[in-house]
Amino acid sequence: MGRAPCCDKANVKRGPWSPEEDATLKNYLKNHGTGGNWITLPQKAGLKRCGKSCRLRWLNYLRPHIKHGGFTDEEDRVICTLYATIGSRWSLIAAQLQGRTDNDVKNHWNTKLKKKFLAENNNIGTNNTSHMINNIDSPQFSTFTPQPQVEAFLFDHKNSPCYDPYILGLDQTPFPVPLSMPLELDVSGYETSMSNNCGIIPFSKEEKDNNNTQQWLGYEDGDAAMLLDFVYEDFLHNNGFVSQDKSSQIASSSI
DNA sequence: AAACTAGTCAACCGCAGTGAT
DNA sequence: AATCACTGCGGTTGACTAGTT
Repeated sequence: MGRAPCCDKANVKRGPWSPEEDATLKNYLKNHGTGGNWITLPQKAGLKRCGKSCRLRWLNYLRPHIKHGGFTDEEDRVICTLYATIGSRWSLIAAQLQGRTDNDVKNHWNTKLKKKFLAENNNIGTNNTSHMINNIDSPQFSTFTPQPQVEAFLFDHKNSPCYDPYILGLDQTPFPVPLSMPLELDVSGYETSMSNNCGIIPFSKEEKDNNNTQQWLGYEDGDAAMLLDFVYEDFLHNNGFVSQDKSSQIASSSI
């Protein structure tokens, strides 16, 4: 027996999204979140679209902080380096680029970078762009370890509305964290927790161990990591590191 | 101006993975 | 263990646009 289709293809609209559909989806997600189920979302939101289509539209275009086009040389370099290392793992590559989606990175690669990359790999070391794939140990790939001033910044801003999960494009329906759930996050050595759907409360492993984590609300690892990224970016911004490239930022922030 | 070609990118498709039952 | 429902991902398609002949 085959899998049931995710939607009735005869009764769903396909093709480009209209501004009205975008507004409907955006508005629904703003007020209700995904409810943890994309399949039933279009019906609830009053959209004649497949749930997968809604999800894709939101993730790739409607979500806040999404950048389109205008890839920088640094972003190109990161893409080429990672492609040389892990291949076409677009979601992983996109995760290294703030505001980029896997689809965007994939399109950029297929239309612009592929030829360049292949040409270079036939000619490594003989031209001036082979640096694109030889920088895997550069600081930007190092794990960022929070320092005391970052820690202070996080606590100072723990209730800031600028970290509202909706604005950051995170799912608005955090789930209760079961006691058994390991909350380890590699990104910074901190775990994150959301309070009242607004703001970020970082807490140390010791704190976590001393608390009943059932009372905390959690996010998927990827979302929490993204949240930390935003907080970290803001920390750098507030401390005057924004004009430098990311590797320099990290070096400069070794406080 | 029309026809053709190449490039771009939004959207779709289908499979793999995962969690629930 | 098997099945189902759903999500996430990478590959691919096709509509659209810009450039060329």
